[in-house]
Amino acid sequence: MRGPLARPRRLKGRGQRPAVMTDVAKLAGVSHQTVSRVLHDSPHVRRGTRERVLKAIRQLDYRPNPVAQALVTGRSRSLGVVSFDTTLYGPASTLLGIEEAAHDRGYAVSIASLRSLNRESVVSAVQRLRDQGVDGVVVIAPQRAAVDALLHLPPEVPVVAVEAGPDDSVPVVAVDQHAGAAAATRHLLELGHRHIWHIAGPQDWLEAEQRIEGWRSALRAAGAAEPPLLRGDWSARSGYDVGEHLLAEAGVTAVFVANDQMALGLLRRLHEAGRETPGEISVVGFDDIPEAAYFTPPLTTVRQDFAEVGRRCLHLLLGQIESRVRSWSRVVVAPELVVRRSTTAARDR
Amino acid sequence: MRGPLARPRRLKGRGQRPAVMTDVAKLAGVSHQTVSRVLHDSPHVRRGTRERVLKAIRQLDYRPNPVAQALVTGRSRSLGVVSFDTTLYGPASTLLGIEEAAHDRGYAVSIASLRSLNRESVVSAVQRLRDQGVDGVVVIAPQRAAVDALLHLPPEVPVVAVEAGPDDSVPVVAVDQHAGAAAATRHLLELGHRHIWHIAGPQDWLEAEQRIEGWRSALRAAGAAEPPLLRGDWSARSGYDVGEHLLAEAGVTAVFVANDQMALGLLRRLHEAGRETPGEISVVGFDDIPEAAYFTPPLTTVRQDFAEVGRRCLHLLLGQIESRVRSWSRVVVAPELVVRRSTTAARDR
DNA sequence: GCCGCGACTGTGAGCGCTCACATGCGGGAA
DNA sequence: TTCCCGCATGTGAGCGCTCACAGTCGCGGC
Repeated sequence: MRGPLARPRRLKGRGQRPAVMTDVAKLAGVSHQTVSRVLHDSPHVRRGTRERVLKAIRQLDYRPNPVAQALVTGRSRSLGVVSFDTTLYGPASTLLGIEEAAHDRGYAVSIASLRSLNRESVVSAVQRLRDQGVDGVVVIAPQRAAVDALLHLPPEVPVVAVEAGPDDSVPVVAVDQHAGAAAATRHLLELGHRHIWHIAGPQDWLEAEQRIEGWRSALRAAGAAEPPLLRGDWSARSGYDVGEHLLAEAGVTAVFVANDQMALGLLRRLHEAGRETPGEISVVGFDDIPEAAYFTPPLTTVRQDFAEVGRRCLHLLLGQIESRVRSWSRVVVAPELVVRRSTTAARDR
Repeated sequence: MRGPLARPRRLKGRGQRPAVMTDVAKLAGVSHQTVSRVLHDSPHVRRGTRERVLKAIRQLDYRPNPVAQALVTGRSRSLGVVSFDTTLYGPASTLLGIEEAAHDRGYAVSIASLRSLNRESVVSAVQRLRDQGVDGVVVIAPQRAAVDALLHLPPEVPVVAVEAGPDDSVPVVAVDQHAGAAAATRHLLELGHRHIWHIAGPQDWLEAEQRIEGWRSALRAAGAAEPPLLRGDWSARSGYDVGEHLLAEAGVTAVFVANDQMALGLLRRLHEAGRETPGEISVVGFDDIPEAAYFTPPLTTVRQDFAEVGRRCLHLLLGQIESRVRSWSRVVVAPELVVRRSTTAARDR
């Protein structure tokens, strides 16, 4: 009975409103609760009953209404991702990794892109996602400015930071930049190079700083000298420009560049100057963007497993959501040195 | 009164469950309905009442529960975006454009990335988003394989295709590839070049085909001869490889390349062969990726306004959602030729 | 002085589901 | 036979909101 307040049901498609749980129950001759039990694989349903219900579900093309489920359970099974510039390879890949992992775990992913990088915009993006009803949030914002925004978040929102976060209070998943940079540097040292130069990324990027540290510590461990630090801004252009300095230096045989784009710029500059790569100068990049294998020469670089980062994020986030506590942790994903043709043994000199 | 069935409320944060509408009502001394009216800017609320309610809202930090709203209205104010490879510049930018436009209109955006491109995967991605409760879906999948999947979608789901779709039944928003390609070709013709070569993208991409058509029609309109068509696969590598063919041809002075990456590859090949750009050969790209301005030489290319595409998509989609009808239309966004230094007037020969 | 009407506010049902609990039924132990 | 217990199923409340409708109040017109 629908009572005097019954309002005409919204018509959908060809006047067929989608089936709801009670429709299925009626057709299968059971209660709505039994339908729910079948849907949730409860063991307390007789096989025959289960089959009748499943048949009715198929017959009516019934799909549980996620909104109603969310209302009653208080869980929307959706996650938010706040990201800075999804046009860049790193963030885009991480987003992809998160999305795939979330999909496998039955979670939806909502995005909120940041137009500018400051505390307020990060906080408000997270708030926006919260207001949409997400169960938790992943923040991909590897810059200092964004990091401290995370400290200003209400403590009850489950959150995970990618690549960088405050040193406590917010769980972080990151590729081990330090290890990656050290491996790249060691690779060059092992090839017999004495002076390993480094072209770093911008100062406000934590990844840039960590790669510098990795490079330094490998150098120290080998007792090698530390050439002056060079800075780029991640762009190919800046790699090209910095190459200018390098050409002016005598005896440069090996350069570790903080990302593949800058390495590309450097490669071009060297080529234009008639310096052979790797013959005269070996170059190592970082990221392993898809094009890296097609550079001339194919670039030796450090691969980051973004899919793994996504999976780890999800694991941490779901843990928080389920336990309702935000416990700090730092999960590190190992990078992998991919040796291609831009590096070779130092010539005897 | 909560009755014998009262279950302990989930505790949140510091034991404070978030305020709900009746909490606000109680504090303001009004009914929940009045609170709702204030929230929706109903005119029939006395100023004093409105202010008391607003104060209570602030005091309790009340935020309407979007899930409950969605349940009763049947609208979730969320949209889905199905995309192929968000790691590519085009799709990533379009996604960004859609997200920003959606944000401005108060909609959330959920993503579903395609791992493979075929009819089933597109259909199931759309279904997945629907099952999450989105109000409508945008499909960014500019390949033939994906396009016909759209025809197999239930007719009641509001959907918009980006770049390419069936010729009817599904609304499409696209950059005018034909016009962009024609403009690029005309630019070269106007510089006095006689033979304008074209390096196209892969056959199954509709954008590639449309750019070919634009190139052809500009050639025809000018009464210019049509050199043999060359094919790449969008990668810099393929541009480099195709450059090989071009070098073998005599009298090549102008090339229109179907995207910037391939143009980059071509530029390098030409440089390696000692052919000056633009001195001997002018090159035009397509897309205007951020790096294009930093190529050597800076690349003349065709810019696509992805933010505008996103806005148009949203407009079309919201129209469908509100009117409940899927009426076909094709919205075209004009591209813009960006002249930089990779093109110059033909030398007299 | 009464009616009517507009402005404002309240009441309760119901969206589609899950949760806690009640109930019915059959079989083995007492 | 009686009782109890556990399996299978049903019942009804309630999640937080919006919608339709039902008041209530004050004021102008007859």
